[in-house]
Amino acid sequence: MIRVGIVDDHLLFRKSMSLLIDSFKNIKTVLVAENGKVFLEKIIDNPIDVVLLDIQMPVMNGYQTCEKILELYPDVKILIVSQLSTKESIHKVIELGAHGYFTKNSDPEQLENAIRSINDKGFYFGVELGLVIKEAMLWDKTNSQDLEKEINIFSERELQIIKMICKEKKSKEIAQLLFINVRTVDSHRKNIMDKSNTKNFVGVILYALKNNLIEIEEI
Amino acid sequence: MIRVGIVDDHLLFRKSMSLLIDSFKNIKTVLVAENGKVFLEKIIDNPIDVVLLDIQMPVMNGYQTCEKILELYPDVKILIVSQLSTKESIHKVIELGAHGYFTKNSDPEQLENAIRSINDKGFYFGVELGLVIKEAMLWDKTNSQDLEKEINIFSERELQIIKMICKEKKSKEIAQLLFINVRTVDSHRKNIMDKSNTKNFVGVILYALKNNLIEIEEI
DNA sequence: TTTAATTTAAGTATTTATACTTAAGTATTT
DNA sequence: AAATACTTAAGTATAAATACTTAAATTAAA
Repeated sequence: MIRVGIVDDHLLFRKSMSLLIDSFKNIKTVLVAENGKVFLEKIIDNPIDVVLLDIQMPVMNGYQTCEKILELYPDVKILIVSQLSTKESIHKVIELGAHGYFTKNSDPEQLENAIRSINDKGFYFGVELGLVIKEAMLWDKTNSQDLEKEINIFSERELQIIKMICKEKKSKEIAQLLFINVRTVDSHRKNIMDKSNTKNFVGVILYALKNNLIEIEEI
Repeated sequence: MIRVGIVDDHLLFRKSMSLLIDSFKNIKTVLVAENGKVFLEKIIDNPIDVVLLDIQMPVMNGYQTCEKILELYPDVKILIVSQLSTKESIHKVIELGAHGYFTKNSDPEQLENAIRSINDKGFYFGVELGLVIKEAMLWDKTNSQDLEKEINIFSERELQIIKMICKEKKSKEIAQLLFINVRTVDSHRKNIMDKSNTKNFVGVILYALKNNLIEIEEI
């Protein structure tokens, strides 16, 4: 019997997913949680074999949760279930050490394979991700050490400023609200664009959204 | 027996949802489709009572599909199932004439009620939407005529320019690419901001994303 | 305890975007 | 035929953002 956990912020998704999983032979949902924090509390009393982990979640997102799980429960296999299939997203997930990646667009028939494969062989990556995966693997071997820094690409201050810009605040207004000099805000803007390799803040916002560094719901 | 259709671009969601629905007494999933276009083809041979309709979909989105269904199959009840619960989104849905709104964060237990309510009484709106709904109703009565214009708020040209700005093109570059004057691009920018009531293009992008006028995947 | 990153700040210059206004030609709809 | 929206364009002006550079104080990590 493979014991499965589901971590996703959409109640409807959790519920319906658990039904789908329970329809597989010898696989059972024994733990559901709405975010990483709740999951880490529940897993203490509910040992599991495989966890299906969403990336976009409030409170504690998939990336953070993934790190914690690997640290605290190295035997638990992690299958990321996300709507994203961008290069960046997959890169990060592999670097973090997740055991599999399953997009929400994938064939549900494959979900059973994915869970079994990850439980037996220790990994699962859908064929549709082929090229991206290879790249990521290659990329991983050469510089897998400094990934923690890569993951939270923006500092707290920078995220704070990004969110204020999302609210259509101008540099001057941000400076006043944070009691800092406008030039300081300028520096932050510049650093943010350098880090994300974008030319303007429309680019920054899209970059941050694509990579789940900010969530549209919270803006 | 209530016959249900599911229209959602996520295969995983369709599959797991149909299991959830089939677990309800006298309710059965008899039609699934990945977008509005496919749905409209399939419904010809598969009469249904209630359709669960996602908003964010490629090819033909929920808004467009909703209009078509009401026009061609006025007996079919439409339950919008979306992750969004913004005022704008709900407004539109009600103006369009949908019979219910169910957020993906809602309690799945309520889904059964929602389907029964919409089938029996002709409408369902979760209590958690209370205030927004009232507003929308009020708003609806006074100006329910000119909603087609409200829905596709941006013209084709404007959308084209928005997407180019998303690709970090500057006004001058856009002008060159479209063989028009920079000042014309300026006019478009201004009109776009006026229409969306935003102060800058970061605001525009977020507005467009929140209201599904553009999709992050296509950028 | 060095190293490294963050946050802070400033100078100078240029480019870009926005504010406000007007208007004409085209196409579509009523 | 008249009204409406779309696309086009331009004037003048200001505000804001970006480019490029340097650097000090603070904090966190190795």
